[in-house]
Amino acid sequence: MTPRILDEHSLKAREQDIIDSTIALIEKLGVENITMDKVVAAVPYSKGTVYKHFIGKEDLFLAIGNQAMTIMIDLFTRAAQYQGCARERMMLKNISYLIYAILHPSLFKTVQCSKSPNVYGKSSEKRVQEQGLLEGKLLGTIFGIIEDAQDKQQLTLPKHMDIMQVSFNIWAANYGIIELLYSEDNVCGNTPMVVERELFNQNNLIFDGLKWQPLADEKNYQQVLESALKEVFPGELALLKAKGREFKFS
Amino acid sequence: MTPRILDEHSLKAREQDIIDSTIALIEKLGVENITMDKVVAAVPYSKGTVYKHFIGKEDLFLAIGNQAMTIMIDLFTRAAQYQGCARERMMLKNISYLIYAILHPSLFKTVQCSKSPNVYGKSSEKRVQEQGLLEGKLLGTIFGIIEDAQDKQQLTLPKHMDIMQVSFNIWAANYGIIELLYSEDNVCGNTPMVVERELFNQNNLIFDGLKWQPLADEKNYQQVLESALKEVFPGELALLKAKGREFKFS
DNA sequence: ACCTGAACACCGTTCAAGT
DNA sequence: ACCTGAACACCGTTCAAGT
Repeated sequence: MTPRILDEHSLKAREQDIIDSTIALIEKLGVENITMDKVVAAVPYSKGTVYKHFIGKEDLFLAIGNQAMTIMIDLFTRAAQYQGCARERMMLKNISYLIYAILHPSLFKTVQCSKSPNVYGKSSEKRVQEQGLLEGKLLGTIFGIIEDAQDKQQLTLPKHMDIMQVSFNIWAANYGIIELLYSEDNVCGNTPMVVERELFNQNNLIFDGLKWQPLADEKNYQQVLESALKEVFPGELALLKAKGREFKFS
Repeated sequence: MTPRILDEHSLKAREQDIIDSTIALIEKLGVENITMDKVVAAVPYSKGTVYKHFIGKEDLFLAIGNQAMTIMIDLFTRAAQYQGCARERMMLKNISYLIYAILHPSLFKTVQCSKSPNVYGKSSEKRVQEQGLLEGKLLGTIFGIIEDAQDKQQLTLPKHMDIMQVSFNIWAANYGIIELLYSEDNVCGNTPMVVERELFNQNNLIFDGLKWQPLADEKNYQQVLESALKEVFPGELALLKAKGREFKFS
């Protein structure tokens, strides 16, 4: 019996199979209840084989995180390509991050968990590198929009802030909103918080602070965004509706 | 032998003792390496006694999180009482959150970990309630500053945003910056990110977006804040210096 | 060369026995 | 009434044995 040497393709397919099965498992049980035993049981491979692909549980989780990033990159790219002014597209891109979070709650939660200390340390070099690459792609979509705004004279970067800093600040603000409002009970004090509305407010505040033209009171961004959403993310919007969610920004 | 009935005071003292010992342990080993066995070994009580105070590991972590919040409330309150314009004090308050994060890295990381799904579900009702109370106090300091700005006609809330929403948006933006820049390698693309500088930029962007007077180009906030820090947080600044950190906002 | 799953070490939690 | 720590169930990881 000559043992077959596995080609790269079938190895990759098996790895993806494990990743997909784990995501399905997370969907059913929640990230906090995933054990390697359960993963192995849900998959037609043995423990040893699973551990051949992932050096540990954290490594598997990081692989799922990378999967999530490719979904985000797709959404961001589509938002960035929309035919509208730069400020509009940046907003659309930021809303698409929320769409991702709502449409893929398991992925979102897994990424949240992967952010806890020392997952990177416990993951394989290969996977960490892959993550860096994806992060670069994500940043690229943001850069593109800002550069376009600069070209069209709609945005001048503040003194002492370069494009990287502006990108980072916009990203961090949106990240904060979604991170805080996503899991919690959506109520702060007495006012119920609606995440898409706060996202909309937050972005307008920052863009106005940057004097990014046209300003919030010069254009009906609410209306413009609702139609942009319909054009760029029709399928996603339908899925949201099926989940009983519709985006209203006021 | 009549068994002594423990009074509330010594019960509380023992609980605090366990909390403090666990924090010290986290400082030494990192949150990710804490086990209940190690906690019990570090403390003059048995496993059963520790479990009498905390219904589980998550409950103990949440107790540590609440401890962290009391530290934050102290810093926020001091910042809010500073003699300066409201925008200045809000900024000072937000910087004090960063001071907390840098001065108490173990607490900060423990809180980050406690944010992962289902810790609240696994914690005692008592501890969750306590957390809500502390959160209210925190919010109070923010509200106070904004109300003062309104009284002094320096800030008018945007249409369709109430004080709660404005507070939340400011908080979320600062949260995002610190969460993203704290643990990571402080480099995004090519530009090295300096957390206090980005915090300063972010706040100016949002406050300018709110048209919060005086605007960023009407006042040297950088200078004003550096002296405010020296006045309100002299001890903390010294500790930061001992850690090799000095705050520069440009 | 590749796969398997029993075995191991470790960790959170409980509870019968003790004072 | 209160405390103790042995015992239990479970989980991540390894590796000797098998094909």
